[in-house]
Amino acid sequence: MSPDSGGPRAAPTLEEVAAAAGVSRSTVSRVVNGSSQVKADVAAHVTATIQTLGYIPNRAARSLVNRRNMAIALVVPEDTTRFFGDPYFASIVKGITSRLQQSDYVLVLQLADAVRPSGNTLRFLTAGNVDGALVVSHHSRDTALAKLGATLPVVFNGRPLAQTDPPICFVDVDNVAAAEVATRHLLSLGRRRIGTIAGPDDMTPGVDRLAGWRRALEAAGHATDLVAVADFSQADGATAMAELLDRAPDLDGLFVASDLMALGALGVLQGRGRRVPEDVAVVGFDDSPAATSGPVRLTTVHQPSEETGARMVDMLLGLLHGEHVERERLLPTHLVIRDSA
Amino acid sequence: MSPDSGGPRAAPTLEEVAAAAGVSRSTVSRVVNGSSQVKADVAAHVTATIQTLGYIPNRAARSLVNRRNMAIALVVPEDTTRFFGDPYFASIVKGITSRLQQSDYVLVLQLADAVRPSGNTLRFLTAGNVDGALVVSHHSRDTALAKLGATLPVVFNGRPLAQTDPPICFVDVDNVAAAEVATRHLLSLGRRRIGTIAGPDDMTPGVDRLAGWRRALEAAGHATDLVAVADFSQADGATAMAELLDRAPDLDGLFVASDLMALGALGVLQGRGRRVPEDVAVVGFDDSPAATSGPVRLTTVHQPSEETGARMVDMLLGLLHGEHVERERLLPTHLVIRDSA
DNA sequence: CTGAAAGCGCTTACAG
DNA sequence: CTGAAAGCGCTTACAG
Repeated sequence: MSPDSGGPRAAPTLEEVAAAAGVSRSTVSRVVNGSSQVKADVAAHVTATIQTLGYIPNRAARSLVNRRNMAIALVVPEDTTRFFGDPYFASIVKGITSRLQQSDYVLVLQLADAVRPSGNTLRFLTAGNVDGALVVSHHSRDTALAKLGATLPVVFNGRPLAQTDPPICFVDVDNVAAAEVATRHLLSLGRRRIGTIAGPDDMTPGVDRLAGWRRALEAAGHATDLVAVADFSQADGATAMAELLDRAPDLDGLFVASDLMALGALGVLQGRGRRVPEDVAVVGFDDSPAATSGPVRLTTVHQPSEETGARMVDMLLGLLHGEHVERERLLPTHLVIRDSA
Repeated sequence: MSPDSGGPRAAPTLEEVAAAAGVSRSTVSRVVNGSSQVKADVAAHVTATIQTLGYIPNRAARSLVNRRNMAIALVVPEDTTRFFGDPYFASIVKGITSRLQQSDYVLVLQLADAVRPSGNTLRFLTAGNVDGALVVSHHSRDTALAKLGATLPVVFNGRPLAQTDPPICFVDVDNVAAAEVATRHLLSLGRRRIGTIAGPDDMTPGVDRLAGWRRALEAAGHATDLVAVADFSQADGATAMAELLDRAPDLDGLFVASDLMALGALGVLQGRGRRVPEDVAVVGFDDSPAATSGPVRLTTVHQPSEETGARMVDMLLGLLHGEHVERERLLPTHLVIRDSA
């Protein structure tokens, strides 16, 4: 023991491990980083010393020399309450965090609490505080985030509307096709007056699912006038439902762009004495917990939300490690038949 | 221009700013850190140079010498879906992030996705990756987090059940008193058969709000047998409501420990043909968006959720800066009368 | 396979 | 008020 060992026990450094193990800093560093060029018995001894001393590498020192922060940002350009309110996002975040836990990267939360990120957020992202960013719930009304890819490796949840250079990386599902399948299911049930509650027109899930609904109806020679747009929230879904019912009391089928909005719609249908699925057949989207938490278990398009989050991380990590990665990744969906259609 | 200025424009360093401004690194550093010992005109010139060069201090280098990570963890020992599902948490997080945005600290998300944090999470927290931690939605079944305070500055959202040394820091409301007020309101309405849907018994909001309800009823000489425990989720609130109604068809008043659970209860009451407030008067807790998103606008106990998050940050920052801080901070609540009672 | 040395970008006593 | 110098804890060519 050194004579001055009286102060509070500070975290041991590489230096101290080296001294204790009787080797150089370089060797300890190599062992810590799993270099293969250390003799087996030396490596074992160093590892043991690391164990007994409880050595943990200093993040900052590592970052400084490696020029990597080992941190990635989760950027949420969305109203915080709405973001939290949709179980779809819970799944995405869960997928992200659990995949990230297996890496040495840390997730830094950047809630913009608005569609357009603040200068603060933008500055943070471009100031080199993080090595990359994950963007969830992006609106095309914002252009700053779409351009971020030029500065920083970025992966989006869902295809962005903007075309940029370099092209934006994203993980998504084929929303058009999935919505088409959902709508065709309604048609196959014999429904003839089919409406939709679409998502906002500045988000691709809104735009694309609407397009899929339209395509299915047009192919079947049906009218495509029964569209109500909502903001993906339950409350707005209810409002849209009321509007649709006012416009078309004979509505007998409905495709809703998210389970949460469908939940709102279900409440209104119930309130107006429409039976689901007898009077109005309803198909949702997401297959989130919201699908089974309402009065009627929703038939819905399942999308692998948690996996979407995980694949976003994979893509970003690939980008960070300079690997060749596909810039677009589409995950499969399928229709889940339950009670509402 | 130096002759080798051809590569990709790297972020300028302190050194480069110093060279450009014709001063030493020390001086630039002092200006960056707002030292008062720099002559005004020199400071102005350096500031200008910093501007034109777009200099941003390197986080890692700073952390290394200052021995501070400038990062704090948000630890959520809770099922992710449930955490996201309750708008109360959305407010807390919003309060935390917006307060933090005014500081130089970064928020690192640690979703445990379970009541007990994984070894991974615990290791992360104690490995010196963050300077402090904020714990939200803590369950007393977990003891690891409660002991964390010995290693790291930690602030809890809500009084923890465990007694520890050093004592745990937390921001909370007086749940007992608030629940008592809510229940007395029900009594003042003439209700005589008053039940409660309590939160889980391993969380203080669960325990304390139940205690407040009981205290009010006992003071009035009423029975306190109508208790159903739920887990703060809407679905479980519905289940609890059904149970209560089965046990006491004559129930005419209800205090629910959260708005979200009250929403679930409202659905069941409606389903069983009970009018609210005519047949059953209901008082919730939180005054979150959930209070006004259901079929009946809830009378509820307002608690300043967003401010709670902000005060948690204040307390932690105080701890980090070695200031003297009160280890317990209680925020005021008040009853909001709407339509349900 | 191993070590001495330089360097990552900052801050801060210490002199002056 | 300002600068030269040491040092924070690592990694990595470079020799050997």
